[in-house]
Amino acid sequence: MQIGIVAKKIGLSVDAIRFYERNSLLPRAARTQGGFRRYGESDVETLAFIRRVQRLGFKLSEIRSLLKLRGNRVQPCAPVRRRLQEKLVDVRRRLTDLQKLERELRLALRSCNKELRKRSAHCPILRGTNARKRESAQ
Amino acid sequence: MQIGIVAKKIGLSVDAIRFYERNSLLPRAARTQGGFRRYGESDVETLAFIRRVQRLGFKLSEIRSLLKLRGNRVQPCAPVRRRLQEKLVDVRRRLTDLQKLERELRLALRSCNKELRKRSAHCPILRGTNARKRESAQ
DNA sequence: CTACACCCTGGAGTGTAGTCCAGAGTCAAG
DNA sequence: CTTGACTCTGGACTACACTCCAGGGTGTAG
Repeated sequence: MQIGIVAKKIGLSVDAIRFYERNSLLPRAARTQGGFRRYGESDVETLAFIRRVQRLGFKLSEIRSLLKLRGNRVQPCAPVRRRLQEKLVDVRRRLTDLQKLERELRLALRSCNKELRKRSAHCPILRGTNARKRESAQ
Repeated sequence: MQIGIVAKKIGLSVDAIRFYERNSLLPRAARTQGGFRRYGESDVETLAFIRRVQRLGFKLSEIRSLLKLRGNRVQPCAPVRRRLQEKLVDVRRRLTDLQKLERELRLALRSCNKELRKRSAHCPILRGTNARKRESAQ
């Protein structure tokens, strides 16, 4: 298979596949006499693996390390499990951060709405050092 | 006040403040004869505003546009409210995305744990096109 | 043989929000 | 006047995962 076929099959761009080769996520593909890359099924599987773990939130640098595990004869779960757990911790931290942000936005919006009902020309977000501080100061 | 004092007061780096000036978030500060920036209270307030809305998840480019509103004589809430609402929608979308990711990670971890209990040398994440497909195929 | 689609390499560019640096100048205290 | 802390400018650099490009070569159908 040549690169365009593989790209279509997997849903990546040709450039992305070449990028993965340059960055050691894929082994250097065999070439035709003219220098065209030739791919086999195992390359397609590797690319599918990359996509799969990328959807789990792993960065390419992390995927590189997962690919090393994948290359071993024995493939124990334990190291993968550790990485998954670290990633889960990370994702949960980001979730709580986002939840805090969501709350802050809701509060800000509420103070804006309050001001709108008053038909005021002062936006509590634009003025004041802090929306809540400002409310209690009035 | 010179830049270092303001930086300490607000909790930004000197470089960040200069960066804001270069990128039109702050008006160009007045200079001493020797070329040192001089700041007043209104600059401190502007910087505090920047920090505040940045904590609400606004990018600098968005903050630039908020700063324009802030510069007007009348400061109606409506346009701010619109931006807050858009931001809230965006944050909620990111929240559901992250929640999906969290779920995927939990599932992956579960399939890993299953394999660990079997003391298997095959990690379902490393092999197979999809963890669940693989489970049902066995 | 020609046309056309495809491929090659190496390098630059994208967005974000700054940080870090060299080399030079300034300010205030003592 | 010296010292030491501070500041100035302009530009390069960071992470991330690619994308886009020029300028050229290859593969194959007709």
